[in-house]
Amino acid sequence: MDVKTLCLGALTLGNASGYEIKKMFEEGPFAYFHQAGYGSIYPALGKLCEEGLVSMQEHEQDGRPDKKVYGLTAKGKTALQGKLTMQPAKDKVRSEALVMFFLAEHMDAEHLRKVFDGYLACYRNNLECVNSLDDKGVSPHRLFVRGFGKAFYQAAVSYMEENSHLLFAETDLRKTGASK
Amino acid sequence: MDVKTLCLGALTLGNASGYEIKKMFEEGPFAYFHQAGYGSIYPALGKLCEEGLVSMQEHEQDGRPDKKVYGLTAKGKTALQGKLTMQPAKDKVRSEALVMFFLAEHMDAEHLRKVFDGYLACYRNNLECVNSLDDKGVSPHRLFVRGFGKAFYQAAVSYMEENSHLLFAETDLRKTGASK
DNA sequence: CATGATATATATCGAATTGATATATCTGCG
DNA sequence: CGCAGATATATCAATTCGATATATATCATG
Repeated sequence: MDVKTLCLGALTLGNASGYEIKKMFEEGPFAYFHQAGYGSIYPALGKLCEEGLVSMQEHEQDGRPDKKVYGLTAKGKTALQGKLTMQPAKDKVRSEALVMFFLAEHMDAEHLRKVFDGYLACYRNNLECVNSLDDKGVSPHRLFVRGFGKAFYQAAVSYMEENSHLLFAETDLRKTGASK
Repeated sequence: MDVKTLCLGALTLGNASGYEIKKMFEEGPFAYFHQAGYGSIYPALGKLCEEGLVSMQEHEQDGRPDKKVYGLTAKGKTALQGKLTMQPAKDKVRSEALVMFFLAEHMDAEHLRKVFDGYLACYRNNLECVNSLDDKGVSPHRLFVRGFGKAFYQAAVSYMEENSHLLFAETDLRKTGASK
């Protein structure tokens, strides 16, 4: 699924600028399960515009660059529906922290602890954010997706709280050994 | 974390060819939390070799291309330790299926069902795989990572089993309405 | 026994994406 | 007043992705 398709999907939520679309992937509804940066969003919007799948309207602003607000055209909506008939690719998780934990024996104990604390804090924060959202008026299939994210965050936090000893086992042994 | 670092990490598990490293990301221990393809692994190994961070030994094979087995050098191990002192980037999840569920209102009901069934089957399979692994002799921090994956897969399967009605609510209503 | 699918193994390449940076201004805070 | 952070678009080199090419072995199936 390329960024063009993702942009079409984002625009089903209402007209938006490239900046606003970026925010949907950064903190908004898409943040839990996909991401895209300026370097791919702006060119994608440009191409979609050329192809007539989205319309563009410039809003003058004082000082700041003109805000270019994009909207889905009928042709764009059809194109999106076409894209959604494909088979989705397998989920991809990319976690540098887990790579580090896997290679923990090659890490400094202090840094390992710091990375773990940051990782747990991050997931706790994610969980808090999604828990603070108001579900009223949100359509069921979007609640399904939101709930999936919630379930994942909750599982991650619980697991980390209950199993951190596995990560620090060797270090603790070493420390105990050294201190006696 | 670039593929070069990932390759160094993979080689801490023992000498391996590019093909074998790819498998570690496809089905092996790294599969739960990172991925890399041939197009990045082979050039990465080449560069690492040039830099003296890995050694390479060609093993002749009948018929098949010579197998190039790479191994971590002392310099490479130090380089890896250096890389592991960084701050890990935030986890990135990329799920085309969840994008599709989020946009379910633009999908054909039958296809939505098919995508859901495939998605659930995939996570059930992942869970079965990780559950069938033998934990004996595996170091605690690797068990921590494995357990994290297990917890995630379990949470995903349970959530989907218990909440699929959210995804099909509208469709069912439509169907009921149409059939009466 | 032939046929086709899958596994072993390296390698390349165009297209897409990443991540950082540049530019310019406004807003809010102490 | 200054400074950090938000608003907003845009670009670019470096990296990565995904598909493909090559060549052979192995295994199941009719």
